[in-house]
Amino acid sequence: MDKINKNSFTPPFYQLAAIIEKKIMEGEFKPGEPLPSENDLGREYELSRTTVRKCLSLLAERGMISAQQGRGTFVSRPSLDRAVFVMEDFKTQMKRQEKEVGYKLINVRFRKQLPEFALRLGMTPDEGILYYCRLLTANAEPVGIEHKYMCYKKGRPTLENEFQYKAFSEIIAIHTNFLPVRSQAVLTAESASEYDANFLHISTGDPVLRLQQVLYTRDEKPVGIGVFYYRSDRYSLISDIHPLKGER
Amino acid sequence: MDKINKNSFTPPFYQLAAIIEKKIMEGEFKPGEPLPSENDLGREYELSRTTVRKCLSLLAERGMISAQQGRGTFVSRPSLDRAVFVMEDFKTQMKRQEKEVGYKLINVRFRKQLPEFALRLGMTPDEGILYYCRLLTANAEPVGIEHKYMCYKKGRPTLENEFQYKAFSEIIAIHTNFLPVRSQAVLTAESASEYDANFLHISTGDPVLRLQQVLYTRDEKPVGIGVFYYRSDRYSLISDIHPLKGER
DNA sequence: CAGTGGTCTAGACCACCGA
DNA sequence: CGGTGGTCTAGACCACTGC
Repeated sequence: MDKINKNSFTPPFYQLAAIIEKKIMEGEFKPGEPLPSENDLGREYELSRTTVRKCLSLLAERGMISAQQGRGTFVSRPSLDRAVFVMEDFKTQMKRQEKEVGYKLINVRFRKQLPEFALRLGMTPDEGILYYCRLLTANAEPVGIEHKYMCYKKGRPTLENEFQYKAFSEIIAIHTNFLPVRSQAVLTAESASEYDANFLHISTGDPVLRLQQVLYTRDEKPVGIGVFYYRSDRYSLISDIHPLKGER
Repeated sequence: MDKINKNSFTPPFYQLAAIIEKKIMEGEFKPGEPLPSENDLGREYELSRTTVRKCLSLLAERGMISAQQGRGTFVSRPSLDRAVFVMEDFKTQMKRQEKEVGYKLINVRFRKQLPEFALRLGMTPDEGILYYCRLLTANAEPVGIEHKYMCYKKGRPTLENEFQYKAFSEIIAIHTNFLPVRSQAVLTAESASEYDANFLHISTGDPVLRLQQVLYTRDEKPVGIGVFYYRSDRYSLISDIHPLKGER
């Protein structure tokens, strides 16, 4: 039997998680079957129930097990057919890949009207709309283009600099009286418009990833819409589902 | 000051999380600034440190705060510019939308060779490759098409039925000696090939979402590759980032 | 009813950080 | 050095499941 080394640098709850995971992967604990109870695990590995629970919650987070009050904790059916894609803001992503990020402000305009798709989303022009558009580059090559529409209201004078570097939700928070607290994003594939294709150095009609982001206030009023188009050859989303490693 | 109601059905750690979140959203705790220490919070709300920690870990999971050992717990910069897309298997997703799922097996073949992109991913034909292809429908309308390639090894007789209904990783586990434990997925936009477009009832060249999934064994050997193409008008990924609600 | 997971407490020791 | 978060313990009460 594997034992817990209390002098290791990796804490017991983590060691236990690795042990249980190993037993699941080796078939000692099978999908659909219950794990030993928390108390039993505590006795077996000489750990307090609290520690056992912390370990189990770690495994549950990763979707390997799931607990049912009053019944037990069960090994989940393996579901490698899941994928989790995390999109952070462009700068963070590119830095992780050690690429040089660049933004180029293409257009800033005050508008009276919203494009049709924005109206369908329930956004209203109120006192007007501020539109801007940026080109996103990595190592000086165009990767994506974004179009943003935000409610305009009692705006302080806007500085071009801000559009270059600040996050959308921040800009809205600063320049309007609205505070976005919820964000919904939809990811699809589309054909590039002539306008976008030009800036992205691709052909009109080429496939692009389209990310549409809508920011809502606390009372569910949409106050900002951003639409991103990414070159599919230079930008993709990656999901990695893998087991715990032995050490941290 | 908000108080913790210990007789409520929503547990204290959750109530506290909602209180702290509210204070963050109302600006009482500002981004970049530290929260009161865990001990202070415990004193203020008459909760044990353990409970306070459970609450903080909840907020940390949601990216609202982050702890730094020896320094404190800090309010994160708001990052609504993040998106998290979770893709489950097709059946689960469609059921959630209350759509009638259908699979149609289009092709099953034994192959000696792998397509070029699979070789680039480090997969080797070994004793041969089993290829199959399914059409995914929702309410009888074509939504996606998937192509799967798996290592073939000492296979038991394969049943067409299985290809219809079982998850890819399960099929591999059953029909080979390989057990997939890691999955990597890449999401991009592409133009539909003539073959795929035909089945999807779209035009060749139309944009589609392309999901490529590679399954690896414990020793990092790729043993299965699945490529999905989804009609972009009938399939999209959605991410929702929103604050805690008052009640559970 | 006995056994399970869900929550909470009070207290302890540690590693880390900054003055 | 004192204060912070990170971890662990031993014990408690609860709500839920199944017999």
